[in-house]
Amino acid sequence: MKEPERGYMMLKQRTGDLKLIQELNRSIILDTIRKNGPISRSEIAKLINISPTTVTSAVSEIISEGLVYEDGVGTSSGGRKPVLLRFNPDTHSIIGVSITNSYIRIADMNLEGKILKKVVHPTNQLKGHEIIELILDVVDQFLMQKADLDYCQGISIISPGIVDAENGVITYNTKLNLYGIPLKKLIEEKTNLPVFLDNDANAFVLAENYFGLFSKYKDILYITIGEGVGSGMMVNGSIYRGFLGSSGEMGHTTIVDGGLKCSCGNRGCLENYVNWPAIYSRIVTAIISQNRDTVIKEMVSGDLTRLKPDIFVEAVNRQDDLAWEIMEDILNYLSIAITNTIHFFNPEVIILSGEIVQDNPLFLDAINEKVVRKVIPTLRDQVNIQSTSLGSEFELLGAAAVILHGKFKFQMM
Amino acid sequence: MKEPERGYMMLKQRTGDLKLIQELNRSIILDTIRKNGPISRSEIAKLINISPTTVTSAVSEIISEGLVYEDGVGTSSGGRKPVLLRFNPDTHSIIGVSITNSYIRIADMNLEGKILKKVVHPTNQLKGHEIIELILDVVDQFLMQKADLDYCQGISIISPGIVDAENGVITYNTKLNLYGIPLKKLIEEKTNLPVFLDNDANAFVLAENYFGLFSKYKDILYITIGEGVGSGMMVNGSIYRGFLGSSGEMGHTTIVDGGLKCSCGNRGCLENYVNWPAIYSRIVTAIISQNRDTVIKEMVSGDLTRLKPDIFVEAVNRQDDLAWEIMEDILNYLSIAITNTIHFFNPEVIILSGEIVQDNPLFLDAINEKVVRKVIPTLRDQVNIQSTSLGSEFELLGAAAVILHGKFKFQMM
DNA sequence: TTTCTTTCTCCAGTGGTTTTATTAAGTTTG
DNA sequence: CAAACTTAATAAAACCACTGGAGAAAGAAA
Repeated sequence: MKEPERGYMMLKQRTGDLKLIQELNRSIILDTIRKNGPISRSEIAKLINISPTTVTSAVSEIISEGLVYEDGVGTSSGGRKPVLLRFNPDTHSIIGVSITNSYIRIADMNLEGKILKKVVHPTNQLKGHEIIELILDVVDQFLMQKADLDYCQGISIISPGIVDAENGVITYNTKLNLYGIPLKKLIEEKTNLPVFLDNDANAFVLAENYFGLFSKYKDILYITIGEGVGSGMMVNGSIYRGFLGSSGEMGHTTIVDGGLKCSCGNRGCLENYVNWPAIYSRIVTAIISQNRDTVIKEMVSGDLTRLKPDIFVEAVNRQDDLAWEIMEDILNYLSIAITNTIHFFNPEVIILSGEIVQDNPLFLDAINEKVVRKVIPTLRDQVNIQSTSLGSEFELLGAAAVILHGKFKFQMM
Repeated sequence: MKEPERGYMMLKQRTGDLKLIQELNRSIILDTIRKNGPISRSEIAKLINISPTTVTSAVSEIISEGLVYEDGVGTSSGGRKPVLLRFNPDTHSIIGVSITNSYIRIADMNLEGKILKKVVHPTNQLKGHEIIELILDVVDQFLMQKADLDYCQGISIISPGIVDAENGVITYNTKLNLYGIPLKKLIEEKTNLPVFLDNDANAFVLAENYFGLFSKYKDILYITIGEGVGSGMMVNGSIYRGFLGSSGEMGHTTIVDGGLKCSCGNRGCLENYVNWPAIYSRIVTAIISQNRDTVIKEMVSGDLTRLKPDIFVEAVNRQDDLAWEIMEDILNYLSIAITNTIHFFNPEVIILSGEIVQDNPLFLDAINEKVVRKVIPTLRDQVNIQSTSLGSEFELLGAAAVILHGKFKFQMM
């Protein structure tokens, strides 16, 4: 084999053949059934503008794979009744693993993200190689108890920090002290199942788009506020990962020039002003050093170790002065960061998640209002900040969505 | 025709048929010839991994359209000599129009962006409807003098501000006082040629990718610093426009909380700290009010109306104290904004343009260094800020790239 | 000259989609 | 209630872009 003599400027691109057409059409048809089922063959044909014959042949293949089944007949306005097709989420299963700073969650799910079995394991503050060991153990044990792995589509792991999804490596995670861990490889070797690894916020966007209320949007920004502030973005229907998987570090946006020192080495990062540790320490300082009067004192019965985000949210709802003061500050910082991203990126919708946002409609209203006031006038009507739509199991749904999106959404590349 | 009874959740998606395959392959083959020509049929087949037969048939069609021609034979290492194919940029022409605050540029270009005829018209500070009239006149006159419009692919107009490319409307442009102007429609009615309208920064990214040195990148951020600060982004090989075409307003990123008042109604926008008017007024203040000593005084021979960006750049290069002081500040503000976008978006490359960047390698080195120091540690090696690669006619090349990218780069949607 | 290479093209075959019936299974109407 | 009309699903045939093999074209090497 000879090397080409000239250096060619080509990005590898898939060329077109019959296989490509079929793959594309099959994927569109399956997705149509999943989203709109029960639906008849002829309805699909009309909906996506494809010939009935193609639908018939694609559907019969999908049915033989078990992903779809016929489920009775529908009504007719003067003709043969349509045979209704329905997506069957139970022929295959997915194992989702969510790694956070406090817990490792693992679950067996069907293709609709319904949890069949779940185990939550505390991280016990383990870090570095110890937590990797723990993850391997937890996965191993979980698989031991699962009888049938033949229909398992794979293991999907999501983790905060910078993740190289293509190569399955956790590149950078200060809080868990993980740098360059080839987790995909480690688990694939142990389990012989295909393993997918992705950033948590990226997975959450996919889940909101795949399972949640945001399936009609193609450009979405997802912001999660917890121990850190992470972001994930969907652009044109696909996750945007950035160079080597390192977009979405929104928590390290400089919000205050020369402000608080951050673990990243910089100063004034958003994260340090709005994450839970920041809120916690402000409350503690106010109570202990400044002897401030607040309902929080009673709510934790004097025991500040019982102070958790939901207590703060509750205090806000009870119109507590201290809580409101802190929330106002959070809103100010956050609204600057969000306004900046709107000016720069302007997605169709921004989804906020995190314990201090959850069940806190006051927060959502206030942030919308503040951002509308900050944004340049023409964009005012476009500000659309909403709360997550996935409920409490959003982490595992995120993991599931990574596999499902990859399998069921056709992508050119 | 009956309306469907249920609301369907479907994004319109193109389904696969033979036409799609052919379109895709033809586009890949044409692009291969354009980028790598002169090149033989068999080389193309090997390069993009497609059958020689397909190449032959696609090429003969492209040749009959005039877009490609056979140009002699190449060398062989023991066999029939290959027939070389070359892209023919002169069978069709493009009319590019660039609108800025000071000038309207219009040019007739070939398919490689070579300018065949150019007219530059000052805007004479016209605004609102008057400048629209002027644009219509300028285009009209230019077309009158162009003999043959049959082979003209269309008119591509680029403009700063928020532009709705899909509908061809200038949505928002404070400096020219334009709001909701359906420019595409206005010009199509007058000329009967297809008209394309896009944001300038978006067009520049396309041009850097299509004509310039950045064709190997698929995720690019382009920042232009002039009278304002605009940005354009390419994501996964396509322009990202944001909701209703309003991404890229990077100039209105809040950089100083509670800082200078901005025309957008906000405070502390980046634009007000780094654009030319800001630099200009700082120099003037320093010279007149503070009586500062600087080489700029001599360079403009005491006449401050002659102070232009190139003089400032020259002063920086001559190590003038005042100029350096100002540049340091600009670098600081800009590096914050760039660092933020890297954390959020992290493209493979950031391209800077604008008069104070052009021919100013000191600036480029300094901004790279400052951003490297600000960015979170793992991203340090990935910082890649470069200068525009298109020379002085980048505006018209941008306009050309809009049409060429649309015509020659296959897109699914 | 003969043999080997390499390029390009013709031709039959493959396998998707579409178009055009055809069949199945109804509803509606006089 | 039978004839006429509708609608759904499939079958058969036509279509057409790609592929692979055969072969022609054109030249290099021995």
